[in-house]
Amino acid sequence: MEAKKPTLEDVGRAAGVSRATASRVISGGRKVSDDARGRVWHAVELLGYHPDLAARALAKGHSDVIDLIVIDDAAVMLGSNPYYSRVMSGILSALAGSDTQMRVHVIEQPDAPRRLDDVARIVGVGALLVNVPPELAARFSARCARVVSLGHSAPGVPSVEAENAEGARSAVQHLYRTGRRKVVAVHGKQGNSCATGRRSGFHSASVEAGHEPIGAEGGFCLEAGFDGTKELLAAHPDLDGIFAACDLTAMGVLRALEESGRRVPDDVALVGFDDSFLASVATPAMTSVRQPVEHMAALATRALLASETGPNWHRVEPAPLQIRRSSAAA
Amino acid sequence: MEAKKPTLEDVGRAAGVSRATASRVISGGRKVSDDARGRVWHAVELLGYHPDLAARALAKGHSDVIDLIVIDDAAVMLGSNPYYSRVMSGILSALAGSDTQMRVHVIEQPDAPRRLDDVARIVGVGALLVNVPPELAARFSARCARVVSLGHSAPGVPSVEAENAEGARSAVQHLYRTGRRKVVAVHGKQGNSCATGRRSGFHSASVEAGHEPIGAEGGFCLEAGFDGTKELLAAHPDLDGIFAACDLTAMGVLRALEESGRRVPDDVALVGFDDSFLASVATPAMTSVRQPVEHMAALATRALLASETGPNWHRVEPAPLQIRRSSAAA
DNA sequence: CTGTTAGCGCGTTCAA
DNA sequence: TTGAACGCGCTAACAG
Repeated sequence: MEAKKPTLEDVGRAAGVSRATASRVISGGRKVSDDARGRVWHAVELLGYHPDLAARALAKGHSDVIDLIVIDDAAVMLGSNPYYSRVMSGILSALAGSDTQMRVHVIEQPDAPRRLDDVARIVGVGALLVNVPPELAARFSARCARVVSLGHSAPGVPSVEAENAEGARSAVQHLYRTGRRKVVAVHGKQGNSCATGRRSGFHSASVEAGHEPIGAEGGFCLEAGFDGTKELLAAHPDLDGIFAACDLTAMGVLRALEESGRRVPDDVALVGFDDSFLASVATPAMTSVRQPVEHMAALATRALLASETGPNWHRVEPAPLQIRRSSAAA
Repeated sequence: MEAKKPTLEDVGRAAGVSRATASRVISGGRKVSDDARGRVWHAVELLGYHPDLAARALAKGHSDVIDLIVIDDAAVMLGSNPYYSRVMSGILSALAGSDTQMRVHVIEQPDAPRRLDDVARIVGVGALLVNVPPELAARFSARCARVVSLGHSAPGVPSVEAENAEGARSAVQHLYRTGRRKVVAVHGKQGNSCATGRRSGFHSASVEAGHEPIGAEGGFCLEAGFDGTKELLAAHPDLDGIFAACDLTAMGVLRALEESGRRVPDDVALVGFDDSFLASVATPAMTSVRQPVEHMAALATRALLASETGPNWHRVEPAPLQIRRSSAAA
């Protein structure tokens, strides 16, 4: 009934060559006569042959898989943070065409070092680290060289990041140039390298515009935006522009402003960071610094596939401002 | 330098048993003496042994992986649809503890049948189908029995779905009971089984409340909500309640209402469907029918792991209403 | 209960 | 350029 899956052996037999030759043809090796090559491909077509991934993995020593590794609370964050989805999207687009797959590991904080070690051991073609703190990334990197961190990490750990500081600067400059007179910020998570970059960009742009940098601490979440805004409004009722460290935070800002009776963009202009789909879904549509997450993830993936990463592999991608209604001139 | 990874052989030797016995112990087989079992685990600990997944996969015939299969446009949808993230979240939580991994395949429409066949061939423990139309799901199911569809599918295809009709009904009833007098709908994608269920729920609840069902067609996207609302407002300026087929659509409704100068919930009450994080992030926070996506995905995953699915495996989960500000009494 | 023996399907030497 | 042979690490029959 169930026709057994054809193996390389079968292909070789049908093509009148040995299994080894068939293997060479299929693996793209160049040391084969055009004649044999043709016969093998023909046989493959004829038999409907498909390589057995497990067997190949065993023979080669590692499977054709890119491992995405995220440290977070699986239940909560994966479902409510567009960032991760964008990363996957980028990986998958880089994988399209190749027969490499994507595997996802979400690791929760308790016991993260051990779990990371476990994963490091089984990594396939390479691993992408997301939201992995520098110390853990370094540890991982020591166990598995085929790795790239999304966002700046420990020295020696390959990474790709966005121009966070420059992005934040351009956001603030935009606000002042379009007539705002007092721009404040709700920052990201303390210690996070992206947050730090954006904070310093906000800082320098404020100073350059002749203003004292005013900001509230945050944590890349909705509540941070909401609470921070309430706090800032109380201390600075005359503020007319807000820079949020991420779109989710910006959503919180939006709600706080609405509850306080301030209109966006009429009374207060708002700029977020990420330019995730939240920005385009918000009312009013939100101006946001575009972090090219998909692009960055794809870049890293391609580098891993080509095994061109190394301790000094680093990329920094531009983060252009995406202007929408939330920052329209008053 | 690099100490070779210990193999089962090594473990057996260290424990004074054969490789086979060591394998039995580790694979949880019960046919081993407590004595041997203890010595093997001890050796495992001692050597830091970890099974080679590829080898195991080859020997067993399939790898320890759950395959998530989505048909959509990778670039666009994965990054902008919370639904998929929630599915992954559910799968991962069901996988926590086991040493099974999750693999993700996003297949784009052109050439979907072939791509699905490819994936069907390499499925590990089982596959979860998301957004795969019934015909394709049936085809897949014919090639790989270890499968569950998220959302009702073709007959004979195991599935888990939410009580779409009941959820929609309760949403509409809620609106009428809290004083609304003309509730309309923006529906989901034509032909989609979830959309159909919600549509019929809206329909019956409207009729029961003594109203003619009024709705606009949609497609589970932001634009649908926006355009549909504009259209409905034009034809029915007296509407004071809107049921949207999904949260994303509801976001579009929100924007259209805002642009038309209608206040939510003062002038118009709004209820979405899904209760994704969009609902809690929106301003005002959105009332939504909770689709327990994570739970459903976890359920399916556990069933696959226990291989307790079969052609007649079906689950229907309740979809309770989550009330927030967008439907507060006027 | 345990050890022995075959494969699982493929990559990769090493000669020819 | 090609083929034969070995090994990857593990599971599953089959004897004992």
